[in-house]
Amino acid sequence: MVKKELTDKEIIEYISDVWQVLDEGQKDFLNHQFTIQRYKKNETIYCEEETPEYMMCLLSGKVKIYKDGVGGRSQIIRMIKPVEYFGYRAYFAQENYVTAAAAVEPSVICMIPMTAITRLVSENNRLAMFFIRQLSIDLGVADARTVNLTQKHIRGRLAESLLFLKDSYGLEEDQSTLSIYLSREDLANLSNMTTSNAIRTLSNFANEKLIAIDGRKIKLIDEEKLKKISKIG
Amino acid sequence: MVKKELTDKEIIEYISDVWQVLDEGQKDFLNHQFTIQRYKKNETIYCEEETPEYMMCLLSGKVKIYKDGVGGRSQIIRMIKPVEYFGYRAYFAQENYVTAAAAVEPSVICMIPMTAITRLVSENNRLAMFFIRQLSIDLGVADARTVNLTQKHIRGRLAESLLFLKDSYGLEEDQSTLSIYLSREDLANLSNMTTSNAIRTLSNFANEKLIAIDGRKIKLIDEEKLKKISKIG
DNA sequence: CTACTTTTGTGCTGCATAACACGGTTCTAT
DNA sequence: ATAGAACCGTGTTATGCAGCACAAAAGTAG
Repeated sequence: MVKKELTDKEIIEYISDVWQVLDEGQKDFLNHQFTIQRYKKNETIYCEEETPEYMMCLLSGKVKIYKDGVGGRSQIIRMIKPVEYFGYRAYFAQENYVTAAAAVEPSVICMIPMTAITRLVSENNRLAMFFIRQLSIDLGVADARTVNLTQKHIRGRLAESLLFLKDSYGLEEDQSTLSIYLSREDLANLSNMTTSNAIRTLSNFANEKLIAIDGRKIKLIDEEKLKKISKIG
Repeated sequence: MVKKELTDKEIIEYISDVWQVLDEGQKDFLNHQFTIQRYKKNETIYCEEETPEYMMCLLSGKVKIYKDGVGGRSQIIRMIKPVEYFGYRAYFAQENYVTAAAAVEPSVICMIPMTAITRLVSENNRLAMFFIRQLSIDLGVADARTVNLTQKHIRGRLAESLLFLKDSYGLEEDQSTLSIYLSREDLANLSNMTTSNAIRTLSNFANEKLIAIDGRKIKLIDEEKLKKISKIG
């Protein structure tokens, strides 16, 4: 996915773009702090129980945040797209990670030490507000997700996941194919179901002409109906 | 529960106690902003879709934050105990409430306009850090909860709820009775199950001498075993 | 090219849990 | 005091979904 190498200059621009809230001195400080990491497809970025040290900014690629539950079953908590920040929650909460992160596509990630972040937060209120806002949004999403995953039926959960993926990663040029190719297993882990049921329900949706599937490519055909299925559960 | 009326002075002390991070001018400012509301048992505090205006601080009583899902089923997202703050997430995220709140016991709540809060946050970094930390903790709890509620079996979920209630509200003088008396329905909504299954599982636990039940009074007898049940799912 | 692993797909079985029904009990209100 | 509502408890039935097992296909490595 990432064909060209990112130069330091480009990375700084990427980050600076989001960090508009910083003054020149703070930007300069930050530019001497970060490092760049590349991750292969399916490579783990951090694990549960690890002590958090860095805030991460996904520059390119796609990342899943997940949690291993009982009996080896894994639940995808959220998906990260460029340019989003992640990995900072646990540090702020003064805990170890309760989730794990892995690249679902080759990814380039900018790592910024949390010590640098907390220093900046303590001297820049707009940056503090950025985190307050981001955490508030994420918490709202998590609350909604809890109810969706527990109360909706299997069709509703899968429909919701498909719509979520569309909202997160968008569509390809044809305006209907999801711009992310997940394995059936990941799709299942995202939707709280077994792989077999993800496969089955997916082909049911295809038979009903709600979607079209070609390997991992998923085309959304009748989005309205998907929304309805997602809503009624 | 609240026998004596709280004087303004006492309330200020309550709040000031938590708001140690404020300087004198800020405390003074805050002391002219808040109002006090009393809620009867089962009274609604705010509803889903409402626009948030106040941050609330529970001074006494107990509050549940919940969300109505499909088919009238309700899911309790979290419980609030004195002295905890709630109701601010949606305002920070610039959304309407996605949850509702109700008193499960007669409660006294201090209401502080969010406009006052944001002003204080913008001029006091320690207060900003308070919110960052609090939101980070809540998000971690929400993530863990999602997996627990979706993957654990009914016994594991109920055991977990009982332990959660103990951690949140503590025990009575006998060191074993939960200091909160919930209806079977609330217990079910907390644990993501139907009321009948909450009743059934509860009496199973009683037969197995893990707990003792007397109406809404629940005595924890074998906490270790409850922990084990909660852990293995 | 060939062997091996991972992913996808399908059918069958069983179980956990929801749904419903109904009777008893305890609160609440007037 | 009495009626009505809310809550509690239990049995029965129904069903959605997990849990295999197994086969085909696709991707990967040597």
